Amino acid sequence: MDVTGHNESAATDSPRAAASIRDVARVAGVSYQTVSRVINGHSSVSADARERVETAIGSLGYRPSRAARALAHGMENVVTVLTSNTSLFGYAQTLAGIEEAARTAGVRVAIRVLSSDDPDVVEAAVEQVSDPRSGAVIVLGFDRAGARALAALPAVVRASAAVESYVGRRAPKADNHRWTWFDDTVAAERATAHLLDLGHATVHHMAIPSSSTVGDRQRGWQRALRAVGAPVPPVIRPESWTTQAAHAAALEVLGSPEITAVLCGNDDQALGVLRAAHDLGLSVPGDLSVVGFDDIPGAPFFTPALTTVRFDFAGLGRRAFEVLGIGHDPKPEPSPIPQPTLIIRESSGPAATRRPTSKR
Amino acid sequence: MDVTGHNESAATDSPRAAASIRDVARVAGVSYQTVSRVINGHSSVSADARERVETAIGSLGYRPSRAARALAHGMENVVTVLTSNTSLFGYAQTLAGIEEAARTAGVRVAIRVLSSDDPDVVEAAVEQVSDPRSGAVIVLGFDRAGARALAALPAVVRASAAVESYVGRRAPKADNHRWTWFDDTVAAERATAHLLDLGHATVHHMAIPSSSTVGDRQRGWQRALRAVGAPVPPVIRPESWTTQAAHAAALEVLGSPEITAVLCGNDDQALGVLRAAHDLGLSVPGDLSVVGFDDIPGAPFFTPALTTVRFDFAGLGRRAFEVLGIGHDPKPEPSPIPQPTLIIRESSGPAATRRPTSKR
DNA sequence: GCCATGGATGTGACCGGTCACAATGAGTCA
DNA sequence: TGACTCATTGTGACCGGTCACATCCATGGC
Repeated sequence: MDVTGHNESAATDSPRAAASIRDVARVAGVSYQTVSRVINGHSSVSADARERVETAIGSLGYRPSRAARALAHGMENVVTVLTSNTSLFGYAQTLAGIEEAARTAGVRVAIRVLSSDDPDVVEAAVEQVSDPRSGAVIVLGFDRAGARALAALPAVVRASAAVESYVGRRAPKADNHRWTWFDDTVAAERATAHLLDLGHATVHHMAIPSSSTVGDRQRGWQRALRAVGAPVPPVIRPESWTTQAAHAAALEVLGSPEITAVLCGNDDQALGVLRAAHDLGLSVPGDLSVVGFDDIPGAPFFTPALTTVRFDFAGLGRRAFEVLGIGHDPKPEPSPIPQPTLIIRESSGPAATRRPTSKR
Repeated sequence: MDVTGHNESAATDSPRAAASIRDVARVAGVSYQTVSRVINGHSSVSADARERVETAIGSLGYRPSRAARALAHGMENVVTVLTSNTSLFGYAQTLAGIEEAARTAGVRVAIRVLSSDDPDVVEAAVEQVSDPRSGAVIVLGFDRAGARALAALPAVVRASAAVESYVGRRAPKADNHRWTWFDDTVAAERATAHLLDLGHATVHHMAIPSSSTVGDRQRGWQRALRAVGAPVPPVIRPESWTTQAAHAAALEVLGSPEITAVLCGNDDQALGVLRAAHDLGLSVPGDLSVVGFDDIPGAPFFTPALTTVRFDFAGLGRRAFEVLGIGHDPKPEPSPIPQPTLIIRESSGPAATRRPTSKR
């Protein structure tokens, strides 16, 4: 690609093309098979031969060809992450965790975005990605598109050699996948209990749209309410998972003074709720307590700083990779699933009877 | 491929392994070369032969092997994105744009994270990635690590056939790369002018740490100030690009009442500044105007909603891919570089003399 | 009727690794 | 000393495509 006339490189001949295993063998005075053995750390190679091969590799700048290896081996040394989103904090962090683990293990990371949750689109993507020759697959199943991808996966992969991993909010039904997930139930339960402890008569819940009608977060929230005999109010359902939708939904419902605490599906929603409270002249946490999920980087700097549940998404991603058992020295026992932590900041406080007059 | 007992496919033998080009040829009654021609849309194939081949492909579920193609062709059909971060909005969106364009063009996207801006780390990553056989490379040069990667790239790539693209804040010096960047100078100039128009005597600037001591944003800011003869105050430099560092830096400097407007390096910093103003009892925009860069999704919902400059990162990413000229029908003329837009919201307003007493 | 032209098709070699198997030579044991 | 084991090394075929080149046949101009 470079047209400028540069170096003529080594004086030997024209090593224009990259050095191959046979070039190394010739220089080292051994057979190509011996070179292959050295590269792969095979045991039965004499110290003498090994050293000469390593020297030759260094002097030629030899690097094994992924393509050739993949062709011979029948599978690429790649893990493809199937996700519907790259920007949202949780997704991006999980991807970062996967990449880190994969990089350490010498495995390349590819990414394939699901452009919509249309079943046809999802199925096409899965079909494309689950060619056994194209390596392992990790599905980020945080949302509907991901859940559909997971559902489409088994049929395709059933008899193939492809290895796949599933990251999500809950354990999938099929047990032929290796999965990693957060204990959302406990997390939601704890966050709800925190609000109840502050004296709120009950806690409202704003849900993120999900494939399962009753998500794990919802379940934990209900469990906490029932544990203390608190009423279970209807779930607030914004039209989408955007901050804007949460803001709009909150503007509609926050009028009723009986809402004193809201457990939001994630921090982005919580931001919309905070803003809606501000728009309605409600003070947080004076009139309303708000709790989120995820602990996005901005959360500590919202006004008020957001109480939220922190998830170790990067740790989740690392584990999702580890369970695949591929790459350099795969761990027999992957790291444990990281547990969520409740981070209490300013947006949650003691319950106070709301003055209907405070609404302007 | 599939164990569930549907079709037994061809009665011939056991098509356990994936079908190859020669299998297709046998079924279609042509040579493997003809199959190759059909796959690649070569012209000189009779309609009859083409049809039989396509039928055979369908019935065998044939799919070409990336690995074999890469091996024969000498280069993989992959673009690797080299970046220091996956979570920050701008990075993630750019990645999304690249992925979208690449997906459309039938090119796989790989990602390689620079774990630090340590020159050794960066160089090792570049060295690894710029193997001409492993496809094209796109460097996200938004920060120091990216800039270093770019600097390391030419030396490695010089004699290789690798195609690379550079995405950044400014055009790199070397012109042997294909680059795409935002006009940060104009963007900063416009944002600064907006504040000056509101009557502010001058505008302070909080910079994001960058490789160039004088970034383009800084240049545009200065130009706008000089255009109206406003003084150029010293740049506020947080220790890092985090919201937390911006918050800390702002707490230190916002005490002086002569600061009435701050142009922040990005929205994350702006959030920290907003929060610092709140902590100091300053009203925004009453006492202080704050403007950011990027227009992250939360910006409209901050209190106050943030005035900021919107960048079309996804568009930038798409263009970065297009300039590589790879994949299906590469565009001869890539889309234009998207222009930034100033989005005026609540955090910027008319200048007012700050009452020193308002500081608590 | 002859040869140039060109579309359609096939054959062999090759890309750079890996696997299966054979061959060599030294050391061990009966 | 012969048979056997075992470490070390080498050879050939193969993975699934692509490229370069040869071949075949139909057409058309002279």
